[in-house]
Amino acid sequence: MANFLKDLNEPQQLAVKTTKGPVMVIAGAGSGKTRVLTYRVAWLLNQGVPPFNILALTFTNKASREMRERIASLIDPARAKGLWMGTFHSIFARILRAEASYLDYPSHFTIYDTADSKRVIKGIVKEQNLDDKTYAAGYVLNRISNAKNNLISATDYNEDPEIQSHDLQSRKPKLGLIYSLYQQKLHRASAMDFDDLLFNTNVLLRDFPDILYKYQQRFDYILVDEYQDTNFSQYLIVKKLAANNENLCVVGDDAQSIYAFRGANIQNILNFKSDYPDHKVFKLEQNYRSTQHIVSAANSLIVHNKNQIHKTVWTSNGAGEKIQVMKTTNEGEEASWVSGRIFELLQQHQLPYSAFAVLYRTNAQSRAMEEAMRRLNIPYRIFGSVSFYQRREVKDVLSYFRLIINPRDEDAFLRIVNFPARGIGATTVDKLVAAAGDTGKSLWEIAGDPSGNGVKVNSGIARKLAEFVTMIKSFSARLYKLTAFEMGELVINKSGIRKFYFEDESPESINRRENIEELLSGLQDFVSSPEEGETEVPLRTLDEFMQDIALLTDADTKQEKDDDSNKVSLMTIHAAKGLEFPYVFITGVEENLFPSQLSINSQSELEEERRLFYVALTRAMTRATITYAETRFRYGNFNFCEPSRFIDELDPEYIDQMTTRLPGKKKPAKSESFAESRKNFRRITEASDTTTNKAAAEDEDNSGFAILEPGVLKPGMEIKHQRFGLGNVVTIEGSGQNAKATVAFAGTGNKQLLLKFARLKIMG
DNA sequence: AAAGCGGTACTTTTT
DNA sequence: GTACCGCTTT
Repeated sequence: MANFLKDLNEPQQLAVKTTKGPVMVIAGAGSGKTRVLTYRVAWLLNQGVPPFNILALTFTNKASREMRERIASLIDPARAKGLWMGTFHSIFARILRAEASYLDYPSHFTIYDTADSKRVIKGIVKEQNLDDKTYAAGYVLNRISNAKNNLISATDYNEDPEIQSHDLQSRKPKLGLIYSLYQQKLHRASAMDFDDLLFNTNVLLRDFPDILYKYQQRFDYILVDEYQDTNFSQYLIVKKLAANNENLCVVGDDAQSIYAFRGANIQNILNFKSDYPDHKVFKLEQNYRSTQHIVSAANSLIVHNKNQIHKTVWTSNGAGEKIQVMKTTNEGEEASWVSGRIFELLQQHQLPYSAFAVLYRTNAQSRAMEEAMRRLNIPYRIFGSVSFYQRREVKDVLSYFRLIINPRDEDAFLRIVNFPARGIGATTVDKLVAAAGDTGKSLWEIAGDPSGNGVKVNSGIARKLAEFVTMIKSFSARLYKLTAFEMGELVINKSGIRKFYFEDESPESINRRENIEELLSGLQDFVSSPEEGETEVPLRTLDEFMQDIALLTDADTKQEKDDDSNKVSLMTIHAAKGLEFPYVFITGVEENLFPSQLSINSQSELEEERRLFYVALTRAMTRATITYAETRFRYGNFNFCEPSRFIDELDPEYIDQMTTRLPGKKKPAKSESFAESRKNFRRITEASDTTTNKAAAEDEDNSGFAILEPGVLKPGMEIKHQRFGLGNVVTIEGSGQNAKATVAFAGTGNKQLLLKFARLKIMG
């Protein structure tokens, strides 16, 4: 066993062997973080710690699967059986199912994903006759999610004067009410959303000391991956579970915290030292991934952040090539240049397509890249498309499954009660919903006995409702007698879904059909693959299948399928976290795009953007290339762009600036700093406008239009808009980034313009 | 119930 | 620009 420690450098070894007491491992990019985690678990097992006493928490299914596989390759897999290893959500969902009765939930509660939650919120907003723009589902869910991640219950929310005055000020006083109703609905539906899994775990550990004690005893050793991404709710769970002996090992890199916008609290890692005074810190500073130039450039960038743990990432790899910076005229050229460059490098160095990644800040940027790739016949894989389980037809089928398992699941009920159409229209459903609200019963109960619950329907509708209820009951009766696959077949055939999707031959229908087939084949796989360690396959039910997939995302399923495929990867930087590629292109590195427009007013958000850029750079092993465009077509407008401040922040020593040679102009001397070239920027772009910018050539009078600084525009001003012409500003609403102006245009009447987008010229 | 329209919103998104 | 939602139309 001492043997495998030879694969580790000194700090790594210490991080593995120091098993007692709190340990924080600060793992710089590419420093072998996963290696430490896996070796530490293997080490513990080799020391004789029973696997069921070890809890290892990750953020993604992928990370936990990888860890599992790598542990299996280090030691006898049978000995790893029983490890509590998985994502925060899956581990605590498992515990919640076991202890559900304490929280007045059945153990087969349904887990609502974001889309389900939004539907519930929409329903509430509608029922309460609230404005669905003021209370946009996404925004409301965000607020609720934030509250839950900070362990603020609906009651707390409504009683907190600060929150209340905030909501009042933002003219959304009903948020608290929606939160309360939302929780009521979820509970009535025996459902929890993602945040509830953590929130309710906290409730469980807070209100039931016996249970807390039980799990404290069970988990002698706790490991947390990506600690910088934990939110308060997760932080507290870990703290409580570890309180007994504090054999806690957290691993992370504050410089790679890029999920604050989702509630991750970077303070958790920054405060570890004060939270656990007896802690030890090990810093993994040797980077095994990248060249010196890449490491140094990344370091020179990240020092601009104030809020961080000091570390010196270094590498013994070769100097390598400098970071290339390329300016292009617009996003189309940027894309062609990148794909052309990939083509070149590929042939020069005999590389596979999979050696390349193109990263961008926003998904919308992928389009231009895709087109360019297609033109050159470069195979690519694009990450971040609509998740398989999110597709409508799949959700429809899954809703049947959900209702069969948990008839109280209202969202599932509403989704399928009239799908495929069976004559139970909106009017009837509204009546059922109203009755459910009045009686506090579930839709399912009401539907089973409409007249008994004060719902008046004619005999035809009553019959149809009865048929629906009978059908679902007949499915439920077989839930534990048939395999998941057999149930799936049964449901699809008997519900009319097969008929509905398999009737016509339109490409869309064919696509849907394929997705349903795909789901069925997933069920087939599920029932025929044994759990680890099992030799015989027991009856795998639909119930088990649903528990399995509730917390699965697309990244998990699709990855496996074309893992070996040789393609260029196109993805957002967020999606690239944890990955590495020999050649990385970071595109659209422009002010207002990267850093994002929405972040530039806030120091902390700007630092997060900088960390994001740090993550992007450190994905590269051999060479990183940065590109930016002078103009970019966004939201139907041409925007002039400036190179990102992040380019300026990189130490010029590690940079090789490539520029387009404008007609009649020499390539600027290499010594010209970016700050200088930025000063000259306007002049240069204006010069190039006439020759290279098509839109500028076509559009005679587009000079002087600009996105105005917040606060400049005042009611009464006369302005000109490129499309709408002359108009008078009526009112300004909101402030800063959200400022909205109502403008009375001569031709088109009143328009609401978001000032962060609208390009205006002030006339008088 | 599907198709067709018009209005609107628009970062990132491990679960 | 375009995707998406919700409403109206057929």
